[in-house]
Amino acid sequence: MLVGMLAARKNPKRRATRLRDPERTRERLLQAASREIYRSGFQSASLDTILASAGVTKGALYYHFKNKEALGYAVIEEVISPDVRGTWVQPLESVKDPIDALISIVQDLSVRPEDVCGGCQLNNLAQEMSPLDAGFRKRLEIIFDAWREATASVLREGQIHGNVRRNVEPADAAGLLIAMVEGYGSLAKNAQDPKVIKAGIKNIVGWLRSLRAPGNRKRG
Amino acid sequence: MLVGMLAARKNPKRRATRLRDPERTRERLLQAASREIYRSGFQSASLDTILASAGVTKGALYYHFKNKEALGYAVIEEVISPDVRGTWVQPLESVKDPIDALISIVQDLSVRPEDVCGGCQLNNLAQEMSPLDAGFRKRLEIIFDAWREATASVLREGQIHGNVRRNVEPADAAGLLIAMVEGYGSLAKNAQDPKVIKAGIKNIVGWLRSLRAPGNRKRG
DNA sequence: CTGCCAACATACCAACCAGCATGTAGCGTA
DNA sequence: TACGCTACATGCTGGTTGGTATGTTGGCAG
Repeated sequence: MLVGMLAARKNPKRRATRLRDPERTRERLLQAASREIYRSGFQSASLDTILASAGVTKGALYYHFKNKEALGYAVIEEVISPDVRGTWVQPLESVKDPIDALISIVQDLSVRPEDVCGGCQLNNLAQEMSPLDAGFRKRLEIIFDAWREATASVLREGQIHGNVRRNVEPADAAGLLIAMVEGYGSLAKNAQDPKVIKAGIKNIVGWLRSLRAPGNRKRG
Repeated sequence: MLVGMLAARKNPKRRATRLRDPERTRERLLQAASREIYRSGFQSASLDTILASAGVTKGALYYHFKNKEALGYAVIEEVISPDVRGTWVQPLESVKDPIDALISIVQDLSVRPEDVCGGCQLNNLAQEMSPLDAGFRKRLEIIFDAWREATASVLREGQIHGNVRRNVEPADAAGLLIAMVEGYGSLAKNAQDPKVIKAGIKNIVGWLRSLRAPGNRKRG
């Protein structure tokens, strides 16, 4: 301690004077953590890499978060959850035709070429951490449940208004849709070929059309 | 070096005299590596843990494999690939009704309660390593391709024999089936609830039945 | 102008990591 | 019985990890 002081005095190297904006610092940390977790997984994303990517020092990190685990939890709740909500839940609120709405969402998944779909980040983290850490699992399950419930709900409403076939079980169909999206996301990520996700979207859309109530088909 | 020699002579601790069966040692390493990679991912699976699980020392590991990466590659080629082949390729060879055969395979996926399905190990590794390491990606893609091709092939034959609807594209359907299986595997792994995989199997089977050619429906 | 505290910055640490250098036991061979 | 080589066993190391202890500064209250 004394040595450190003396050294600091002897060699007054320029200190990194930073933002002094705690909210912004926290947000930068979350975004950087999200990026690095997406790149290499939670366990393999090193704090030093995250900090470098965020342009933030370790002291700032541990001022805002108790530890790496807490940072991961915050990424789920404050980055991934809003993203899934924005992609899959909010667009379904107060729509006329649920099938059309779902098709529209699915087709929009291809616009982001690199990160095949935001849902994949959810899937990545779930695959990696759910068996290892109950805290991750619970938080991720909440997102999955919201996704499934929003989809099932809109399908139920569609059944009431006669847009959706009565013999589909909304909860089952919602689960199947999510499984398809996640599954194709995996395949596309592995193939690293946008053609895979395009083909997947085509197939998912075809399946979604098959849910439409007879006499309610739009085209063809 | 000299110190080590002297110490060894001074304190002749019992040396671990092991198998002396190189094939078996190698196999134990592969199995242990497969287990640990399944548990915590390739990057986070430490060699020491793998070695402890295998009951093998580090010298033996580095005698049989150049490095950790090579061990991972070997797990793909000598553990995962045969597993997928045994589950999804061989059962499809010379079957009468492809739909029945696929349904049978899918329904058998539920018998293993803990590790939801062997395909998930494939999916896990693909999700984790494909974006990071081309060697992993290529080897995993070979497995995916074989899986998809075997499925597509059996569907094509089914179309010739009139068991499968002519308006399904075998390659597309095969891809969709794989996506469904992997997707439900993900959901089940995250939910950690066998009910999820049961529901998934039910839905996949329902979809498979929809591929059957008209006039060829078995029951109902 | 001064104290004080939030918001960091820096230096450091023990634990762990993959990998390597070196030693050696057992078995086949002559 | 001696030799040699395969198949390991063991000890070590430099680098990295998450985490902490302590120093420092901008800005605001008084």
